[in-house]
Amino acid sequence: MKIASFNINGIRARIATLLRWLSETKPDVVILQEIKSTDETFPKNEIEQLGYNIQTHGQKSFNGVAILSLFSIEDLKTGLDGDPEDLQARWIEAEINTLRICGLYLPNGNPCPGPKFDYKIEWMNRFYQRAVDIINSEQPTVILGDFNVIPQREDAADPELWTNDALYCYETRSQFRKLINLGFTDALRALHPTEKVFTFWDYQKGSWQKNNGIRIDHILLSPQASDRLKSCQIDSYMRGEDRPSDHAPIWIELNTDH
DNA sequence: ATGGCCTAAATCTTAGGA
Repeated sequence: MKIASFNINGIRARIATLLRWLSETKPDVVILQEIKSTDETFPKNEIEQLGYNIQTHGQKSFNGVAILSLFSIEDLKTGLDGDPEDLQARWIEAEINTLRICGLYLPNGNPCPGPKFDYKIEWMNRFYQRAVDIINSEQPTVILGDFNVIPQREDAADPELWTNDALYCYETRSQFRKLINLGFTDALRALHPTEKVFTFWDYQKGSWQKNNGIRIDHILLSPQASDRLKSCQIDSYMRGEDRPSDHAPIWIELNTDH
């Protein structure tokens, strides 16, 4: 079973790219982030023609997440508990082929410090509460998406550039480490412990050409899902296509449960 | 030279991204 995450940076600007990638790589499940679309304006038809079921959690202009799945999508939930005032569309989860699959678009948090950074940390606290429940459930669970977290020095081409940034500062990395310490496995690092690999390259300053990237899109596995991990790859070539997203897709393959 | 972009929405610029 192949499960992917792709920050698409505007679904309507990227639909042709997405359809080509889906046809070529045939993931079973995809979590999209930054669809920048409401549920009404999401281009469902073209994607459905490739056999995908679709659930979206969108808003106008910004943010927004979606699930595409060749399997049926059951028990859909959107949004994190803990703050009824928070209307930003950043969390979607469902039951798919006996797995729980959680997709997220974690707040950027810049500038740091400031109210946006406070929102990021509060969001991560609410995410942590959900993660505790997931661990306690003992259900095989995959949590994937754009975390806006550079976990370690080796996850940036030039870590010095990020020292005081909301993606890399101590408090952000501590919050991410807390999730790992609950028992989640970082799929990429489990299989590629020291490779310099990235999922994001800024549109500016020739970052792609210089390979000045960062690894901020992650796939976390609960213990029961981690036991089934077969492969994890980043489709970096997608960043070199015409009119690319600034993120590349990351995906895993899980062995079928027996 | 120490810059260089992109999307969506509402205009002919701005907010937001990372």
